[in-house]
Amino acid sequence: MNRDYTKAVPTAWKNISRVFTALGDEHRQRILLTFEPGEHLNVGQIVEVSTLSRSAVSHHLKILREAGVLESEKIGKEVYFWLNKRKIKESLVAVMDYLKTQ
Amino acid sequence: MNRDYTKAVPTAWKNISRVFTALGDEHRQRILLTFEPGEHLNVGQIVEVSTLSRSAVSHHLKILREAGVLESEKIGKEVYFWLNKRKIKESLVAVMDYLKTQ
DNA sequence: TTGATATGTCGAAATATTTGGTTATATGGA
DNA sequence: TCCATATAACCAAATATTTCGACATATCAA
Repeated sequence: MNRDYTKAVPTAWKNISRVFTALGDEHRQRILLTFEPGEHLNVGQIVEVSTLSRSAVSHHLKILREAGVLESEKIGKEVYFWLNKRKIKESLVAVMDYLKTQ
Repeated sequence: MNRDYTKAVPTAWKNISRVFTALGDEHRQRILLTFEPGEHLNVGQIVEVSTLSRSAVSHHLKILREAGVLESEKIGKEVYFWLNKRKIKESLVAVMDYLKTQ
């Protein structure tokens, strides 16, 4: 039994924690699945296909961005979002690596 | 822009949703990291290294078991838990596969 | 059968998250 | 500059999750 993690969890796991929280919500999954390969979408487009209000979508986009799952850039009046594949992959690989030691 | 997932998310994603929710909580991460390779731990042992009450630990173990991340078996008075590596891997691979299409 | 032990379940309080209306800020066009 | 638009930030209500003590159940041993 490993007692190292009684009080805290390694930094690496804290970072990926947010990614998993982000991926664990169905509304946020829908948002992610809206992106077609390589596509950049602005907030209005995402709101358009969502059943949620603009501010709720904005909240979920913030969580996804802070988790690093999405990246964003403001172009003119609009803010465009796109998938950060590398970041998602990193988190998945971290857990894969843990499983390999098990 | 993919509009297929406006209202719902594919069944496959619903299943992995619970896995990611399970992995997204720090207390549950601690529990998972307590397991040494191939180890089976009973509830009392997990409570012993936890900062939470027995019923809070029990709650998290239930979430982990329902997500399929842990499996359990009652032996005598004790219930032993262990990692379901296959299940975790399946969920990770599902997202990896999605990323490959992106 | 009685008692001790291990775990699960229930219920209520504490806490956190989600939601959507309102307000603030930034941008670009008239 | 003034106005319309896009988005973010703020706030309070609604909802969900977490927590823990108390109680219930199961198992085993005396």
